[in-house]
Amino acid sequence: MEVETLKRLALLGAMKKDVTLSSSTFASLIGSSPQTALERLSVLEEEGYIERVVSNEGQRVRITHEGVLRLKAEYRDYQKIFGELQVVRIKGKVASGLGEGQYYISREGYMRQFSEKLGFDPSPGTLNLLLDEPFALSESDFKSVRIEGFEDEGRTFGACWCRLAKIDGIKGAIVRPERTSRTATLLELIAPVNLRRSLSLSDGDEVDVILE
Amino acid sequence: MEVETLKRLALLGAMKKDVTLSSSTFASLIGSSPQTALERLSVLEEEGYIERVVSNEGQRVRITHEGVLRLKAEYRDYQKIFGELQVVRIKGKVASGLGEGQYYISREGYMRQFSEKLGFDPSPGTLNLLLDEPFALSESDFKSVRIEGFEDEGRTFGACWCRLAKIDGIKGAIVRPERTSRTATLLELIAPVNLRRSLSLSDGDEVDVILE
DNA sequence: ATTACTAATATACGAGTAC
DNA sequence: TGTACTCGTATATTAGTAA
Repeated sequence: MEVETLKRLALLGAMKKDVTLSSSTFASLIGSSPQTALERLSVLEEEGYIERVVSNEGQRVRITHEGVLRLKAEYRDYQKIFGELQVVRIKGKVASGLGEGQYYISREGYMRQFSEKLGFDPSPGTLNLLLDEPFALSESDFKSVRIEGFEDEGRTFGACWCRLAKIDGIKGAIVRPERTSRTATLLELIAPVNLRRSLSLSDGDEVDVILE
Repeated sequence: MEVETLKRLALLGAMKKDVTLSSSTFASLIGSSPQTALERLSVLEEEGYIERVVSNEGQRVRITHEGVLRLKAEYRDYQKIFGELQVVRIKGKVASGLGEGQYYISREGYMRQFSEKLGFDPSPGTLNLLLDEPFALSESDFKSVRIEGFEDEGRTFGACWCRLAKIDGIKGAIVRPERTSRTATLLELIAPVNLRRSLSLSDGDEVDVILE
């Protein structure tokens, strides 16, 4: 609630200059009684979000630096929600892979590109996550990075798409072969460390993956 | 308060997909007891901001279109506060000028600057607006543009300040002589078209001026 | 483990009053 | 007018319990 009234003050311009208020005018603005309007301001002052000079003719209010920070934090939340700072959160359960991951990931042709395009050298092997609902790693997404396919020892290694992500807080990436159904519910993760060991994971454990 | 919990849900991604929640996990997220967490969700559902499927294993929550609108409104408030969407709206009534406007505006010394600094060639003459309350065109405002004074045919033409504005939807600008009282209630407007004619205005008609 | 409900309690609100 | 109290009431929160 305190953020709400702080926001109202900011909309009145109290972030840039002193604003003169009376209990009743502010009350009608926030839709409350003069008493609560006054109380709200008093609380904001106690929390250090505003400074006021009260007199018998009303009060002059100004938002403090701390108050501005509080509002900015709130603003950032909404930026996250709408676009600019988009965050996507995926939940999944640890699944044991086929052991293939390690073989593929470790190929020199992939490794060099991971290092270049993702900014880290992956620990060998992948962590497999089984998702509740399919996640589409859109290729048009400018945050996704393409890892080129190549040939090695007569075998063909396909291209794949990567996307930096945080796995339970650890910086890593999603890896997905280019030729996969868009609605795959299996997510393969790589990271500079061995995720299964670092996070002490067993099959079936829940893991949070965050893309921003 | 309801906006706060709606925001938390949005941060969990509930705007784009169903999110699985249990009372206790959500409770720890919003820092409350499981009961209140449940209650909050129930309130949000009653208000139509979310849809839920509740079961004995938890609930799947998704933010409705109305909920998204509610969050957007909140987001817009913060955009206003932090500048991106700063909008000032001025209301005034059309007043007949002294006919001087045309003479001044048309001077070559002004016209060239208008064209350069405002990006359009004003139709000769100004539309005068009588404001209910004085509007201060702050000179420190980086969105205001100074038009330099000059001499012509032995007369002195003073500097003035301009600010791009939309007059009832038409792109134009406020013009104000530098040497005016800050609390003037008369607003002079210019535009690439004849405002009075384009908007079919008569003296006393209300006009909206929007600065962003 | 959940959700759902009830009852006790903490908090917020607003009328009244004094200055 | 305004602010600053007190105090009764409404609302919100939480513990306890059952399903």
